[in-house]
Amino acid sequence: MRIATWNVNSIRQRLDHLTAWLAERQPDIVCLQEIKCQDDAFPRQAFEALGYNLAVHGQKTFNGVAILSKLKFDEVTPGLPGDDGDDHARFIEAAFSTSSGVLRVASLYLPNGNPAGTEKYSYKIKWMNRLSHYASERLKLEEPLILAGDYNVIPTPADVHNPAAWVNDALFLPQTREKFRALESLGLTDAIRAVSDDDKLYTFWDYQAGAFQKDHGIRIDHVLACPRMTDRLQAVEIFRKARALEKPSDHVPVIATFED
DNA sequence: ATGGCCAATATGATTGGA
Repeated sequence: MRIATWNVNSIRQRLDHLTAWLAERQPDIVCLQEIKCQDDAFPRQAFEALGYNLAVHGQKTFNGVAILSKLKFDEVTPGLPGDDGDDHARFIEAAFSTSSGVLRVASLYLPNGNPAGTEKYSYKIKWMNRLSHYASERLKLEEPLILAGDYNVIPTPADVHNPAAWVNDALFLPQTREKFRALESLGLTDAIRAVSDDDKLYTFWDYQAGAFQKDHGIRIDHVLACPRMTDRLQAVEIFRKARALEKPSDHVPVIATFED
């Protein structure tokens, strides 16, 4: 079972890159973020032609998440619980029947939160608290659970090229990192850190200032796994090459492979 | 040379991203 995440920064701009990558890598489940279109504008046929089922939670202009799956969806639930007034499309959960029982996978796009000290940052922190509450409820079920997406969190100094330049950034503030550790404390494992202690495992490079060429990246796209899925984790790959394509997303895909 | 980009929108300036 291979589960991927990719912030594509517009599904319509990235359609060719995404379909070529899917055809080559054939992940079973793909969590997408920043699709930046409404549900009816999502290019469904391109993915159905590759054998994927779709669950889309879109929004005009900004945000938007989706899940592609070779497995049939048993249930699809858009929206993160905990705030009925939150109209950002940043979360979608799907449930699947597998040989090892019900598997739940969520695609999430956690708020950026910049600039710090504004309502944008308080929204981020509230969103992280809601995510923790959701995760704790799901973990109580003791069923396979994967939370994958763009967390907009740099977990440690090893996950950024120049930590000093990020100390006041919403992605790296102590409170942000503390909330991320709170998720881990619930029993979720940052999959790549279960298989590697390397630095420079970046998943995002800014479009500006030649950041990719200088490898000025950050690691903010994460696959979090429950204990049972962590036991089955075999490998995690970051597809750095995707950032070198023509008209790339500023994020690259990550695939976690789990024993069937 | 210490700044350099990108996507969506009734669109050519603004907003958001990170």
